[in-house]
Amino acid sequence: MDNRRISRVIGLIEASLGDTEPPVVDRLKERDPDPFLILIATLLSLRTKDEVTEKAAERLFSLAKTPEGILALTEEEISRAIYPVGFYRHKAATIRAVCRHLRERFDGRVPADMEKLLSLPGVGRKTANLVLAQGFDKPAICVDTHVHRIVNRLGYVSTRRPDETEAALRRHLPRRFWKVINGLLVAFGRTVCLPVSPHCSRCPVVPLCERVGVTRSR
DNA sequence: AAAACGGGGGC
DNA sequence: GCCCCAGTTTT
Repeated sequence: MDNRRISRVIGLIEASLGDTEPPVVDRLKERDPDPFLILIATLLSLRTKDEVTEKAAERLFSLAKTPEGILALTEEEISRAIYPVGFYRHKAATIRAVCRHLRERFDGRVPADMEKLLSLPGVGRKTANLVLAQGFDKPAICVDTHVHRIVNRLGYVSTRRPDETEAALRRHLPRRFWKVINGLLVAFGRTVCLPVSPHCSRCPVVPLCERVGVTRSR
């Protein structure tokens, strides 16, 4: 991977997106940049489609917008509010557990610190980095399945481990792109660089891609 | 019936 | 690294 080349790629993708819908968390952030809401919305979005996540987040946030508020709800009430995201027991329990930890260890506030975020139940690197980038405006690199797939497919890394993709990006991606690369590549990955049968014929990055015409994930 | 949906944890 | 998790919509 080469710094100038990756910059060009991101620039081309950014320019080509036009009015493509950004991912949920990026949209919710426009409405309310509260890191806590971004954290909860990210937990909801786990393996769930964006439109569903957005409605679920709105319904849940109409009931409560703070750890204390959410802890006042039962798992049953949370499950009902977030229908139909799926994984109810798991998600409702995780959300309450996160709120409990926030109250007990972090004074009810979301920490702006990777290690502390990772200490929360149900929070891994993807979630932590998204909260740092979108919730705290920090230059964090959030690698989800889209970012991972696309960076691998471009031929810039060759690994099955998202943390290695993240490390490579930290070395080669100019800092100004760090907190936006996730939103850009998710939008790009949903519309053009699909997991299977990507639309290479209308892809702006073809000249810089080493795997034009692939039909599977990488 | 199977795949897809912006992972995480436990071992 | 591998396996498990567990719900709904879409194909």
